[in-house]
Amino acid sequence: DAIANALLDAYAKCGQMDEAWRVSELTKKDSLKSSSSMIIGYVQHGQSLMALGIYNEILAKNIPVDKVVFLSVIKACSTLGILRHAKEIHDHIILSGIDLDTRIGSSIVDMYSKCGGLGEAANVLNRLSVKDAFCWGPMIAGYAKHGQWDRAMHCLVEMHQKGIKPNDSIYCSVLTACNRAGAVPEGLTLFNSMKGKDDTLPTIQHFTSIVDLLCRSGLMEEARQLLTGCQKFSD
RNA sequence: CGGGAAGC
Repeated sequence: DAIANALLDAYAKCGQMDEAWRVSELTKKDSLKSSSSMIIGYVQHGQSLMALGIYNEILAKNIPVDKVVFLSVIKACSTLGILRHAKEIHDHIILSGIDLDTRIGSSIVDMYSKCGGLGEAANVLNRLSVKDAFCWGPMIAGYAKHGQWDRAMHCLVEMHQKGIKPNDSIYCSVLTACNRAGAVPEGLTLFNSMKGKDDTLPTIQHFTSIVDLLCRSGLMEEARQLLTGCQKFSD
């Protein structure tokens, strides 16, 4: 039975959904495990509507949904980007009474963020009792995408206040936010604060971003100096 | 070994 589920999961991840279906006929017992595998499979291969279909089947059978199924459905909604669906799933999660740990919580923030519901995302984030960098990440990325770099920066400040260390990806998001806004001083300050505050070493991606920002603003010389200070990256 | 984020 464990083998059947592993096989189904493998087929789903390879996008062989017809084969996955065939295996699922054999594993009715672990329907939640096989369902979440199917949902993830559809999502990863651009068929999120099919994924929602599986979720609806579970609902129709009145089977209690567990965390992992919710997580996979959340992912489906994130890729669809339809706010109405996102709210619906969020309601289901609240009604189900499962506790919002950082994994489910960060996924809900991500879902709202990707559906353009930045206000909803912020609400969810605020109400999480435990937040890690994975919860702030999608919020910051959402602000970045919508040109609200000041809010993205504010999130960083809040993270520091709460003692949560931002990671590479988060700095990357905020830097690209500055990039879009042409916010040179803010971008530079941020870039320099990476080492000092969090002893996070800037990766090649951060260098690319800050150099891009400087060049777009016509500050070729500053960009050149940054690069010569870091010959390690030949790109 | 059914589960979470960014840029390019």
